[in-house]
Amino acid sequence: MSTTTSTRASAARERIVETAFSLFYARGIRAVGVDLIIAESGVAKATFYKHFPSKDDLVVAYLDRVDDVWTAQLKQAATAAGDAPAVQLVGLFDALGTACRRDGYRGCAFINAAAESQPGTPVHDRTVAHKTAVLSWVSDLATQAGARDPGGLARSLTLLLDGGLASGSLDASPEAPRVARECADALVSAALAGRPSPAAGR
Amino acid sequence: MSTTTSTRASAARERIVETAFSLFYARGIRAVGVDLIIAESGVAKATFYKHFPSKDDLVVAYLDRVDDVWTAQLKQAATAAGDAPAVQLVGLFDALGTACRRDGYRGCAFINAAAESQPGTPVHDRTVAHKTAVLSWVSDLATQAGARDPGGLARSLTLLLDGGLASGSLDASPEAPRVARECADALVSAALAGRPSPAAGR
DNA sequence: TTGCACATAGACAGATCTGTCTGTTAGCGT
DNA sequence: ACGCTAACAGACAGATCTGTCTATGTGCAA
Repeated sequence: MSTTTSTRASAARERIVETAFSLFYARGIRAVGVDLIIAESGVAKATFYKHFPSKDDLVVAYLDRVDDVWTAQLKQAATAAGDAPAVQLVGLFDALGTACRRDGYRGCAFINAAAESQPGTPVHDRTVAHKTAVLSWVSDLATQAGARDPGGLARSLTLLLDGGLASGSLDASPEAPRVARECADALVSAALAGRPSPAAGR
Repeated sequence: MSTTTSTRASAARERIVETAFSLFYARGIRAVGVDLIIAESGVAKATFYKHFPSKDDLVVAYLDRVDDVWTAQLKQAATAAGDAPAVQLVGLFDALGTACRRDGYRGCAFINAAAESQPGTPVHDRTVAHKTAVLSWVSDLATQAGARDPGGLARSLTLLLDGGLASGSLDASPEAPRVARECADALVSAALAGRPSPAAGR
C-alpha cells in the first residue's frame, strides 16, 4: 500500500484544491489564473500540472469539493431540525440562511460555474449532476414524508432553494432565506394535509 | 438637433450591442473578447472604443438591453393572462416557460453576469438593480391584488422565478417552469384566501 | 549508499486579450 | 466645393494566461 506516497501527494494536491476553493468561489473561475493558484498554494508549476493536467481538471475537483461541503451542510441542517422527514424538508432551508449570512457569500458555486461554462463540458455536467442529486435526495425525503406528489413537492422546494441561493448574494437582507423557509413550510404542510401521521401513509 | 448624427451613431452602436447581446449571453462575458465582437459586428476597433471606452461599458449596455427585453416579456405575459392583478401574478410565470423553451437558453443573464463580476462594480450593481426592480413591480401587483402580506408574497414569487430561471438551463425538462407556475398559483391563492374580490380589500 | 518518486524553482513558448494609434474613406450641411 | 464628423482598416504595445521543459533538491526503502 502506498500510504506514504498518497499522503505526500495529498499535501500538495490538498493545498491546491483548498486554494482553488477559495479563489474560484470568491472571484470566479475564469478570473483566477493557474499562476495565482500556484503562487497562493506555494506549489511548483510542475507539481500543479502533475496533479491536474489542465485547469479544467482542477475546476472539476473544485466542484467536487463544493459538492461534498454543501451536501453535508444541507443534510446536517435537515437532521438537526428533527427526525421526521416532513420536518427535515423544511429544516434543510436553515443551511441556506447560514450560507447567505457568511460573508464573502457569492451565490451558488454550481450556478456560477455553469454561467462560465458551456453545456456538454465536464464542468457544466458537474453542475447538472449536483442539482440532480439534491433533487433526488429531497424527493426521497418527500416520499418518506408521505407527500401527495413527492416529485412535485421536491421540485418546488429545490426551486425555492435555488432561488434563495441566487438571490442571497444580490440582496444583503436576510429576508430571502427566511421567506424561502416559510414558503417551504407552507408547501410541505399543504402537500401533507390530511395525512399528518409521522409515518408514511397507506 | 443632431438627428442625423445620432441615427448614424446608432447604426454602428446598435450592431455592437446586438452582437454583444448574443455572444455574451451564449458564451459568457469573460469568454468573449472585444476582438470577436468587433469582427462579428463588422465595426472598426476605433469605432468600438469610441462608443464604449472600455469593455465594461459595453457589458453595462448589454445588461441594460437584457433588462429592457426581459422586463417587457414579463409584463407582456402578465397582461396576456388577464386584467386582475391576482391573475397577472401567476401569468407572469408564462414568460419563464417561454424563455426556458427557447433553445440556447442558458439561465438568467443577470445571475450569470453577477457570477462573473465583483460586488460593488457597475456590472454587478446592474444585476442588483434589475432584481430590485422586478421585486418592486411584483410587490405592487401583490398590493393591488389585496394580498395579506404583499412584500412577502412578492418575495416568494421572485424566489420561485429566480429558481426557475436558474434551474431551467440545467434541466432539459419543461417541468421546472410548470411547477414554478403551479406553485405560484398556490401561493397567490393562499395569500388571497378570504378576500376573493377582484378589488383590493377593506 | 544508491535509486526512486515526488517536490521546488523558474525560464520559456505561443496564444489571446484589452486598449492605443495612424491613416484612409464616405456622407452631410453650409 | 469644403470641412466636419463618424466610420473603416489594421498594426502595435503590453499584459496575462495556459501549458511545457530543464535543472535541482529531498526523504524513504532496499
